[in-house]
Amino acid sequence: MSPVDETQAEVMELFRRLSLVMRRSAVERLADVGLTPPLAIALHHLDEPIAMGALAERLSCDASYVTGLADRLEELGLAERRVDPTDRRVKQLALTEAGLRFRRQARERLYDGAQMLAPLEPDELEAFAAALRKIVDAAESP
Amino acid sequence: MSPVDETQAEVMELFRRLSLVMRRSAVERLADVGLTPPLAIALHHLDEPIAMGALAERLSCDASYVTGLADRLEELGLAERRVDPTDRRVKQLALTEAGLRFRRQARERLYDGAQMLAPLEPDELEAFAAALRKIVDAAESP
DNA sequence: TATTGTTATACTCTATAACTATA
DNA sequence: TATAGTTATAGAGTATAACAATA
Repeated sequence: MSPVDETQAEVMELFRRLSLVMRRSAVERLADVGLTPPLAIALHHLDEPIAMGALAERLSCDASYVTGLADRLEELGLAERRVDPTDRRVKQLALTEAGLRFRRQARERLYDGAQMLAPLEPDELEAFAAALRKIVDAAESP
Repeated sequence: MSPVDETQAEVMELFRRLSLVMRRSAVERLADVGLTPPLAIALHHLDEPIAMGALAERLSCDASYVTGLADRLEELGLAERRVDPTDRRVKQLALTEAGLRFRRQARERLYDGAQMLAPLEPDELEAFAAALRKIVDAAESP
């Protein structure tokens, strides 16, 4: 077990705190429009019709969980399943008209926490984004 | 509703992805020693005996949740409640001997995800930490 | 037989509201 | 009456395993 550098440990704790406040902010703002964060995130990734399995991968969660998300989006009238004619096992999840109209609003609320990034100067924000990209790329590549 | 800057939105999404992989990494590593992330985090904040309410504040969660955490830490023999002699409503939660011994190990596993920060050069890590501090300070100050 | 999605289920995280004991 | 902690409970997030339909 390699020891944890002090700055790294501090970063982890800061990260945890920031996650908490961001999640709370999103939950609160989204509740106004009847969404939970995972639903808003799914909506956000629904640029184009996408197969359930592919969506699971984009969200990096299990396919069985996506079933539930799709159910709720359908109940809300925001998306619909369409059987793929070329492979009838596959279902494409697609935005409805209402979903399309709703998406921008949901996105603003989902990313409400982004205002917390305002204390950073533009160049600091860019450096922060670059660092995150570097970390996430390394973490997600096998 | 102020519009969300593109870089900010990207940061939010990167943040989400990083949270996911970090949590999974911690869950997996902590399972080996029979802890969940919140338990390990509580342990980590148990430097000194601390009143239940104060711990809730440090973890920024509800007091009723801390009751459950303390229950489990006691069951595991890692911490114990001590009635405060100066105010018998208050209970100080304190590490046991076993808890003290266990703490370092739990911390290494909790912060296992810190290895994901390794792609950053030392000065990049420092800048990243500085940006996080700035953001968190602003977000948590009233 | 392998793959896509679904069902059933279970566990963790977390908060709210009502309650008990003490102050 | 106000405060510290607890109980009961409920909802959100998420995964695993078994299953149905299709390939």
